[in-house]
Amino acid sequence: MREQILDAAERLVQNRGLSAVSFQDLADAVGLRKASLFHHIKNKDELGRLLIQRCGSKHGPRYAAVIEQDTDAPAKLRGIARLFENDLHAGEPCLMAALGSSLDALSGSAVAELGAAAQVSVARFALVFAQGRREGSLAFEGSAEDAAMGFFAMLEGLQTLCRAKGDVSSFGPCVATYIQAVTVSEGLA
Amino acid sequence: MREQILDAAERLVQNRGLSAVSFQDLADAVGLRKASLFHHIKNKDELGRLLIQRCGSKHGPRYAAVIEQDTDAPAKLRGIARLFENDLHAGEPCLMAALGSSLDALSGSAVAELGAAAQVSVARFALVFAQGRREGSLAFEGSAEDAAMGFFAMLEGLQTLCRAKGDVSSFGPCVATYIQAVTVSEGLA
DNA sequence: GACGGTCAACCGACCGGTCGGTAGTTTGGG
DNA sequence: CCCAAACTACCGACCGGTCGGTTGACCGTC
Repeated sequence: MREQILDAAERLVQNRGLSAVSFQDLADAVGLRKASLFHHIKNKDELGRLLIQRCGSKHGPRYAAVIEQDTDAPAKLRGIARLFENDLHAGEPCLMAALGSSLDALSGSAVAELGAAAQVSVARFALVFAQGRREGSLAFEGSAEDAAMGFFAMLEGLQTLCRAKGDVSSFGPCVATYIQAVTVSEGLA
Repeated sequence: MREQILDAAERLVQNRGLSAVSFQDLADAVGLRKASLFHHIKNKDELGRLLIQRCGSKHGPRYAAVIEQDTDAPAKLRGIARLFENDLHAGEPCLMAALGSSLDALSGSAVAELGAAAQVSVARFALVFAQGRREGSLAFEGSAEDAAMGFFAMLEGLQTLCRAKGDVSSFGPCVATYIQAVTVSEGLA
C-alpha cells in the first residue's frame, strides 16, 4: 500500500511540484481517505524524502543496466537518454527537476538527500564518460564528472523544456546533437 | 509599484515555485497588505503570466546584447552561459525551470505563454549556432534549433542541479566542457 | 468631488495534521 | 482449540491556520 501511495505521489509531484500536491489529492488518487495516509507517511516532509529516496532506488538500476552493458560509451549515452525520453513520453519526467527547482519549499534534510541523489547519478554517468575517454570514443575537456553533470543537466532540462513547449518530439534530436558532438567521429582520431 | 511586486514575486518563485508562494508572502516581501496586491495583480494566474512575460522582456535584451556582439559564436555561447551563471550565483535562477517543472499547476494560457517564451529563447540561441556553423567555429549535426535547445536545456538543468547539490561552482566547468565539445578546435578544421 | 492606492475585516474553501474509534487479522498462553 | 490481547489498516470528525479572493471604508491628490 505504501508503495501505491508513493507511486501516485510520484506521478502527481512530477507534473505539479510537491507543494501543489495535497494529501487530499493523494488520497483521491489512491482511493483512500486523507486520514489514512498518515498511517503510511508521517508528514509532508517525509513524503518528499521518501520520493527522493525512491528516485534513486527505482531509477538507479535502470541506469545501471545500461551502463553495465558491453557497448561503447556513445551507445550507453544514447541508452541513458532513451530512458529519459521514454519517461517524458509517458508523462513521467524526472522528479529531480520538479523538486530541485523549488528547493526553498523543501526541508533541510530533504535538500541534502536530493543533493546526494543527484551526486549518485552524476557519478554513475561519469563512469561512462571515463570509459569513453579511455577507449577513445568520447572527446571532452575537463573531468568526466563535469561532462557527466552537463549531460545529466541537459536531459533534465530537455524534459522540462519539451513539456513547456508542448513539443515532446524534439527531445531525441536535441540530445542526439549533443552526443554526436562529444563522440569522436570515425573519420578522424 | 507593480514592478516592485513582480520583482519580489520573481525572486520568491525562482526559489520555491509558484504554488508555494502565497499572496501573504508576497505582501510581506514588498511591505504591503495582502488586499492591496489585488489592485495591481488580478489573481494568481495573472501573476504567473506576468512573470512569464517579464522573463522575456527582462532577460531577452541581456541575451540580445551578447548575441549582437561582434565576436565568434563560441564566445557568444560563453557569454550567454555567464549570464546564467551570474544569475545562479545571485540566487536568481531562471524562472522557466521553476514554472516549467510544475506545468500542471499552471493554467492553460500560462502554459502557452511559457512555451512561447521558451521558443523565443531557443530561436535566439539558434542564431548563434547558425553563425557558428556558417563561420566554421562550431561543429554539430542536425538543425541549429536542436543544438540551441540542447544548450538552453543544459543551462537550465545546470542551474537546478548545482543548487540541488549545493555546489554552485561547478556550473562554469560543466558548461565549458560542453562549449569546448561543439567548438571546432583551432588545430583541426 | 472623482480617483488611484491603501487598508482592516472578512469570506468560504482548503491546508497539513490529529483524534477517537472500528473493523479484520495475527499472535500467544492456557 | 479457543479466546483475548495486540496490531494493522482504515475512517469520520475535527483542529487551528492559511489559502486566494472580496468588500467597503479611508486617504491624499489633482
